[in-house]
Amino acid sequence: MSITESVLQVPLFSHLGEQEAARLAEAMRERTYPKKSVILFEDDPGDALFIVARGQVKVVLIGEDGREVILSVLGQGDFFGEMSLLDDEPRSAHVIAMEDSELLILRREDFQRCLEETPRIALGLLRSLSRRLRRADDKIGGLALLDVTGRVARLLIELADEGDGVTIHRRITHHTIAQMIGSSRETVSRTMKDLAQRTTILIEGKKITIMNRGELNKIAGLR
Amino acid sequence: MSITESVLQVPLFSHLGEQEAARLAEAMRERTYPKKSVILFEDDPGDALFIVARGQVKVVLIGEDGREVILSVLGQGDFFGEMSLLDDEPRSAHVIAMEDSELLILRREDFQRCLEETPRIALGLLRSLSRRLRRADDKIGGLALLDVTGRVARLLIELADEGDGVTIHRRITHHTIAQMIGSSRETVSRTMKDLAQRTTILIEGKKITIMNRGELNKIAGLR
DNA sequence: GTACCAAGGTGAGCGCCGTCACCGTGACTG
DNA sequence: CAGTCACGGTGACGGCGCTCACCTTGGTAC
Repeated sequence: MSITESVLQVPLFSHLGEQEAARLAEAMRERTYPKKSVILFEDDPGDALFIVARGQVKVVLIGEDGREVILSVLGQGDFFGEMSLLDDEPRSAHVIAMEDSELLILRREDFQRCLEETPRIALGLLRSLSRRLRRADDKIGGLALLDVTGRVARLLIELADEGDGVTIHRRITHHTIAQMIGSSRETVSRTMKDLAQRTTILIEGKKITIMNRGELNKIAGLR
Repeated sequence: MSITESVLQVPLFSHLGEQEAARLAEAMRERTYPKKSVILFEDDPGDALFIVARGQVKVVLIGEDGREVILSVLGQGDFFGEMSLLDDEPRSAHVIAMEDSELLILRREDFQRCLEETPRIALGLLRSLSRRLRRADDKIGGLALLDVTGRVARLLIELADEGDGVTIHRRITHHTIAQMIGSSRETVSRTMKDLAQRTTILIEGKKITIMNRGELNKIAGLR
């Protein structure tokens, strides 16, 4: 795929005209990161915006003791690194490739220019940040108000809603789930088994199906 | 204070010219909310931006069982309600007046117009949202990685940094602290006593002083 | 095939901290 | 002044979930 095509796949840029996108694409560089490589360190000065063209990356915080919390998982068309560009503070988290990934990189000057020249992009960005903030607040609420079962339920709902709302397609390990909800692999394993026994969900190998969405919503503390 | 003056006190608008501010002020309405009154309900359609001109409000999530989590406390010059305006989703939290407060209200149309006419405001908004997102991510990290002592330490540092970095001026109850860090009043009480006994902090009546910032940073998992 | 490793299931133990209960204190009010 | 209420200190108890330890399974490399 050409860079221009990739650019147009990003929701943030999808409403740009053909030549605007081409101009943007020209300012971008492409780079490949192998699985498990670190793309950004916390506390880096932060002078570029990254767009995921192919693959999957995770945004993580790492505690003193090395424990990892996953703030979010980004796939094709998602972007990151914009925060340091906007508020001039250093990076606030690490970003690590979960698979071999291809990223587009837009440097500070070019990003600024593009913001100024195309105000619509600023509006799109505002919308994205707003949505992220919403999800972050949800996560805080989940961590503070729900037990592990509730947090697992919430995550399952979220994952299912990426698709048809019933089946979870994304291949995901218990360990990763644990890191996404602030729990441990063992507890996640036990919790999922419990949900399956109560026929709230159905586990068939790697495939998870939500059998009783009402019940799951209730467990997740959603009305 | 006139509305125009209030507008200019908001960091988001402080770089506006005199007449721009006056024009904005004209579109705003002022309203007073008594202590404990609810300004916004979760799930409201959300069609206005609110600016705190005087007083203090809290943004909270409320769980099934009625437990409250405080996402943030906003004071003079802060604003809220912008998220629903930006992404067209319903309100994501309640906002409640902690004291008798005076708010400026800017309705959707006027806000949109002001965004379009003054692109610099969009940039300021981006910066604010970015900072909020950062703080939200920090909070998630704290909840997932730290024990209650660590979370208390983090909050104390944050509160102290609002002032001189050493003394905490804001009058705040243990109950409120508990709601800010996802804990209980009793545990906060015990934790603070413990920190005081270890001479990490000094408690004199309502005044809290940080005696050993290094130690506190360490407890809070900060480098 | 065998070796190896990631993933996941499961039992045992225990510690953090939430909850309940009760009390003391200080501030405000009628 | 007594009464009320918000705030906070403290003891006792118990449960959720983290940790440790070990095993099974399945996929992949050679």
